[in-house]
Amino acid sequence: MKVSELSAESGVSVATIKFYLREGLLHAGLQTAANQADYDGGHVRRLRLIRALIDVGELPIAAVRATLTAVDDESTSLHDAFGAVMHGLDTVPPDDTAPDIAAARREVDAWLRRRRWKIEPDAPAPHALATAVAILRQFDFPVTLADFDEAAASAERSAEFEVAYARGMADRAAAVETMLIGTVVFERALAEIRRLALEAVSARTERRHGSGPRRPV
Amino acid sequence: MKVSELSAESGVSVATIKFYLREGLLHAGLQTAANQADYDGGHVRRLRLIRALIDVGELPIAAVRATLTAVDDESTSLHDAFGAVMHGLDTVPPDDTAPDIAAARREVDAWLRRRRWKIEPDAPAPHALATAVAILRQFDFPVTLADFDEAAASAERSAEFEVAYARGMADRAAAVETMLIGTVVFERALAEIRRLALEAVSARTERRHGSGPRRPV
DNA sequence: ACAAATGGATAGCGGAACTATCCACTGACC
DNA sequence: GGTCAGTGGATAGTTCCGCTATCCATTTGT
Repeated sequence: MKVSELSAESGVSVATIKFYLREGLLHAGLQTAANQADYDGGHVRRLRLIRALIDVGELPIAAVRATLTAVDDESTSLHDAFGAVMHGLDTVPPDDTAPDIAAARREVDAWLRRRRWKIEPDAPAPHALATAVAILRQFDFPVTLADFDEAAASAERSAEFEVAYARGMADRAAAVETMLIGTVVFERALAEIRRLALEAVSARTERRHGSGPRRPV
Repeated sequence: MKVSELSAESGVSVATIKFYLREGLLHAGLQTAANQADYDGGHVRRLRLIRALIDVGELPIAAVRATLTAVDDESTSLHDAFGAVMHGLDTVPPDDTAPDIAAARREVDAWLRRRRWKIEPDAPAPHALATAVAILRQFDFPVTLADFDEAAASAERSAEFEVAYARGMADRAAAVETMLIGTVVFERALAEIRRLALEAVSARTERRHGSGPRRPV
């Protein structure tokens, strides 16, 4: 398979494929001559993975590279490869540690201990969660970490399913890839479902409260 | 309050405040002289809202403007104002309607009808969900819309709570603002919890499967 | 024999979100 | 009342990102 065919197969332009090759996201094809190389199904699949991470996961190129490097390194554990996507998904803020975020962060850490969730200390997710809580409070939402207990239990159940599914794969590469896609794409799907639910409920109650342009409730 | 004070209060630089004023995200202060204006708590609050939409919701400036315009327009219903954020959250893809996405889209629409969720026909969420499903299938996940039933039911319950909470606010402006923050920030918080759950479960099973760098399962 | 395509290198582009500079002016302190 | 940092307003510049476009020497298929 040559570039033009790879491009047709994957829907990614030749120029962009070249760019990904340069950036080290896609491994070079098998060289058959000074200016000829041969690509295979692995390249198609890899391109699909790259596009999924970029389009659905909205990872920046650098994070995609870091993730794929971990994926390709056989000595990286499934768990660590997976950690790489996590870091890519959450853009780590520079240092904005406002006092109320710090307070929320301590609550988050206590909550994680209570749940017996062992999280890498410099993972971005706890900080992001603390930030979200702090912002909700700024806007007068009376929110506690306990309010997330149900969501956490449900997330844990589905995480167990997903991880078991990935670990059941034939080989490590497939397991890591499955984990990546599962993380990124399921997250997106669930977010969309939440949005749909909000829109549906909002529409329903709008009708109940009277149709047409509304005045204050 | 003058710019420098507003800047200190909100943590947004003067240059950026000027930029937001120019872009129409922030309404001008009360003019007291040719080159003097007075800002108040409303401006601080608005800046916080803008930053939340940009930082947490990752909305582009244009979407923030569209949203805030709907918020400020008294004749826009709560539901419609809320629809504006939805459109901003999902970056609408140009036209990439691959055949497998179209098929998934039909399933999504049927699923929505089954749930009796009335969704605006050109809302981006159903398309995004269909895309996610199509991608999962490309990677051999045997996924059905029915697999999302539980998540949907749970999303609906929390949406009902959120909408009721917002509709209970004293005035329309507060209700819309609450809805916005709730949508964007809760979504983020739930996503982070999902990531934490995955990391915790992954770490736990990693240990069970043996520590240190892993070979194929 | 020769047009089309390839790999490799380098330069350019367009959008987004700020940031910096300049200016004429003013309000607040000395 | 002088002065000077700060202000609003306008305009231009910067940085980053994710591609695109162009060039070129080689090679391939016909």
